Parts: sequence; C-alpha cells; structure tokens
Amino acid sequence: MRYEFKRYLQENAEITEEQLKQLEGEIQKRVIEENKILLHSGEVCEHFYYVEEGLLRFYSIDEKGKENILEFAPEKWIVVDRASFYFNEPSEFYIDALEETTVAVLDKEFIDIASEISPQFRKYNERILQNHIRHLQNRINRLIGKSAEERYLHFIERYQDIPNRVPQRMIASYLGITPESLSRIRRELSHN
Amino acid sequence: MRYEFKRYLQENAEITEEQLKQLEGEIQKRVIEENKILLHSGEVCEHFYYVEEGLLRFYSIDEKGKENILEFAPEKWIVVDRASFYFNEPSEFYIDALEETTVAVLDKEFIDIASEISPQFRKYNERILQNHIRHLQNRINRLIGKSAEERYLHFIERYQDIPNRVPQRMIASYLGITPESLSRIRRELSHN
DNA sequence: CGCGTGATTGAAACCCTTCAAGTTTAGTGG
DNA sequence: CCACTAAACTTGAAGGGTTTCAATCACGCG
Repeated sequence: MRYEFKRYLQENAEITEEQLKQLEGEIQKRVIEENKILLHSGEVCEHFYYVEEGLLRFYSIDEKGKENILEFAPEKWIVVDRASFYFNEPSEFYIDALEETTVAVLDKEFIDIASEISPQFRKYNERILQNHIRHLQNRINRLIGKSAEERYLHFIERYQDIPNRVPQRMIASYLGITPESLSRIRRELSHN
Repeated sequence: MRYEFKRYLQENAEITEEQLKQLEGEIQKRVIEENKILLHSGEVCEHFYYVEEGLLRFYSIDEKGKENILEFAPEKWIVVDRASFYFNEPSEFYIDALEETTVAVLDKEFIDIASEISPQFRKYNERILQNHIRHLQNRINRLIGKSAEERYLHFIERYQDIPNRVPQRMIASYLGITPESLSRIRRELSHN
C-alpha cells in the first residue's frame, strides 16, 4: 500500500513504531465502494477519513438539489467536516466515494490518544489545521477575485490528476459554474 | 473599554487574574488611525490583532489593482493571516483600519506563553481555529452555490452593523461583485 | 461654495446559465 | 466482439445576470 496511514504518520507526524503499537487499535481500515456515502447532511461527522487509495469528495446539496463540491480528497488527504466534528453539530455536508477507496478511519479517541502520547502528533495536527485554513483562504480569494477561466486553469495546474479521475461536471461544481460553461471554457482554451 | 482584550480573555479563555499578570507584558495595545495599513502583502504576518474598538479589514489586491475583501473584523474579532503567521511565509494579503481602531497586538511569544500557563487558553485557541475553518467553509459554500443577491441578503443578516460602517463598494468586494451590481441588486430588493 | 468620494443609473458588451438537442464515451449484456 | 443503453459531454440559441465605461447625482468636509 503506497500511502498507508501508518507510514504517513511516521513520516509526517514523527510517530514511532512504539507509539504506533499503542494506536493500532484506534485505526480502523475500511474499503469504501464507489458512490457509497460516508457522511450524510444532518449527521454529526464523527470521523476523520485518511485516503490511502481512491478518491473522496466533500460537498453540499442545496434546495434545488444542486451539488456544490468543496473539496476532492485523493490519496494522502484527510477529509472531515471539522465544524461538525469539533463542535458536535449536525453537518451540512456530505462525504462520498468517487472511486472504490480504502481509508483509515479515525475518531476523537484516536486524536486524543495520539496527542497525548506524542507531542509531535499534536504539532502535526495543528499544522494540518493551519494548512487547511491557508487552503480555504486562498480558495475564497480566487472565488471572489478570479474569473471562471482563471479558476479552471489554476485547478488543472494544482490538481493534475483529478481532472482525469472525476467527471467534468464535478470540476464545474467545484469551480462554481455549470458543466456547460466549463465545456465552453475548455473549447475556448483549446482554440489556440 | 467595552471589549477590552483582558476581559475577553477572562470570559472566553478562562484566563485568571493571576495569569493575566504574567501575560500583561506580552499584550501591546495600539491605536490605529483610519486607513493605516497594519500588514502589507509581501511581509510576514507577525501579529494577531484583537479589535477592542473599531474595524479592520483583511484583503488582497490583484494584478489589476482590484481589492478583494476576505474579512471584516469589528469589535471582538481577531485578524491575522494565519498562513503567513504560522508558516512564516510572506503574506499575500493586507490588513488595514477602516475606522480609527484600538487593538491588542499579540505575537508568537504571547501565544506560546499563554498556551503554556493555561490549558484553557490552549483550548480556546483551538476553538477559534476550528471556528475559523467553519466560517471559511461556509463562505466557500455560499460563493459556489448562491447568487450574488442571496449572498448579499445573508451578509446583511449576519453582519447587521457592518453595512452602516463601511462603504457599499467594500461589501460588493466582499461578495465578489462590482459596486454597480450591488447597487442594482439593492434597488431590485427595495422595489417590493 | 467647490471639491472629492461614493452611490446610482444607463447602455453596451460580455460572461454565464438555462433548456433543448445532439454527439461522444463508457459500460453492460447478449 | 458487437449492439445497446445510459451517462457525460458538447453545442446552439435565448435570456439573465454582471461587468464595464461613462455620466450623473448625493453628500460631507475643508
């Protein structure tokens, strides 16, 4: 397994073999079939999902039934509705699998124990939190300041593999435009 | 002072009088004149600014010179470019004062000491971080899923006092539209 | 009073959406 | 392997919504 969670923890949170043994029982591995929903709007998000292989998606559905994709989560990403997880509130979002996906499932217990036995993990956890904020902040900046075409170009530059793995309409959804608009933007871009 | 930082800390981070004394030297109070810039793009953001009175603004400026406002920070808010602060990178944003503003200025030292002497502060600090994520996430959801009119209605509902304190063109900037568009949206809304 | 800034309005252009119709693609079962 | 089907993508036309640019109006301040 290329992106196994344990190895990821060792490399990124400086967790030792020793500590891994203590945590082993708290890490649940699951294989999620394509299209399976892991979090429904209205539920409290009780888990972090670390993607070892596959692709998850974090999105909302509005009154008109339109899906709005906030995030794609390929290998090495962690998805969670932090607001719901942390504040114990019903989530307004969904998480599902766009491919058959193997995940490491982590709950509050895991976070608490890992934080307790490893100051490095605590730091790592804060780092991904800060990183998440940076990411969201930049995304907002592009949404209010850039055109759809610029946002698309940024997207394919930043997430090279995702365009090959998800339907184009989902990229449109991520960018905040319709599939038709994205199709036309792509046509324009290819015409030079 | 209605929203003095020390009182805020006592109420929200359960900091005691005792601990306040230890922290006093780390809290710098400043009065920022209107239009003064606290953080320039390209600088590393070294401080948290807690607004005791007045109004700050967090924004970027793009190649065309257009300002894109990510956040308004009235009383009781904390502004900081967390990405720059945490990762020690040059910021891509600006912070300035839209009114004469009194702030408590906090640096890394303050955060470190407060975290060390008070577990409550540590928790508080994580809480505002998580809250920040919730806020950004919801904002993105509205930007990709709602019309300009809906976003405007949400804005005036959520931030009742801000529309009276900032020029309308800045609200337009926050919403990601032009001042002219916002003017027309308001006209439409008033015509019923 | 006059100036400057911000808000409004109009007209044209542009971008994006909507709806409806094709076309292409991928997957399924024979 | 082909034929069929459903889903995804593309395209066109019409219509909104937004922007742009320019002009005008409203207001506060020196």
